[in-house]
Amino acid sequence: MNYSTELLKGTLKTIVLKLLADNKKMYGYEITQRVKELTLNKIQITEGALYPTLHSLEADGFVTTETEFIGKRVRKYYSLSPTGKKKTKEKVSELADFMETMKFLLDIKTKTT
Amino acid sequence: MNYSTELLKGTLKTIVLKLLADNKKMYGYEITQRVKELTLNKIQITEGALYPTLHSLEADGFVTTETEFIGKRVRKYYSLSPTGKKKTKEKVSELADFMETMKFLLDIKTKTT
DNA sequence: GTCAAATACATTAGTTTCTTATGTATTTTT
DNA sequence: AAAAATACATAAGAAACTAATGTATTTGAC
Repeated sequence: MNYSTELLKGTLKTIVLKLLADNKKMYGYEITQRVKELTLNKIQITEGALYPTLHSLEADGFVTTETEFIGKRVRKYYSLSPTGKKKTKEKVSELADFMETMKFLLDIKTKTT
Repeated sequence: MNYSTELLKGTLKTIVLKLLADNKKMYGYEITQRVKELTLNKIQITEGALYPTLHSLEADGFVTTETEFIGKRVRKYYSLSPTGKKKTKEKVSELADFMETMKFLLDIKTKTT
């Protein structure tokens, strides 16, 4: 199964920020794989979506980067800046609130965790 | 407060379908007002978003319309077709599943209802 | 009674945020 | 040795909005 892709729109940035908040530093390819395994293949982040997102987060000052070489291959690690940490909290709580609102609106009973 | 608008993307069609499922028939303006009051002004559906959505649902055969005159003013009612009812179930359960996945991914503890 | 706000439809230009495709190169697995 | 996986990146095009604009009627406040 795979969600109709419109659903993911608007949530990608939040997902990435949250992962970085939990993992200190991650590189792009790692993020795609992590999301894939965490969601049991339900959410597949494409590279065409991820890299521009990471670049935009960097341009906005929410993440900093450090490049590492694994053999001859480059690996670009991303970490949250202080502003990024603040932004993450905002985005995550906004999304949580939005999901509550949607749940109410759609009268969806979610499993209690 | 108001959600950053990207969040709404992809959920509008589902919201509209679900409202129609619960209310048998509604007209456009009514939908915008209902969503506004149900969500305490958090979700504001713009007319520029709603009308094209309704037209597209009609073009896809998910809703049928009947026009009514209130004085001289026209009012266009939308109702779910049988296909539309089926589609609604699909979209609502897809969104519910997506929200579960997101909740897990973001480790968001939602209030138990 | 008149004027603003609300009701009710609609379209269009522009923006954002994706997908799909393509490209390059290295490393690991079969 | 070849295929698959790892790892970056960009670019064209599509989808789904927003914001702006337009038209017209009805209601409510003063």
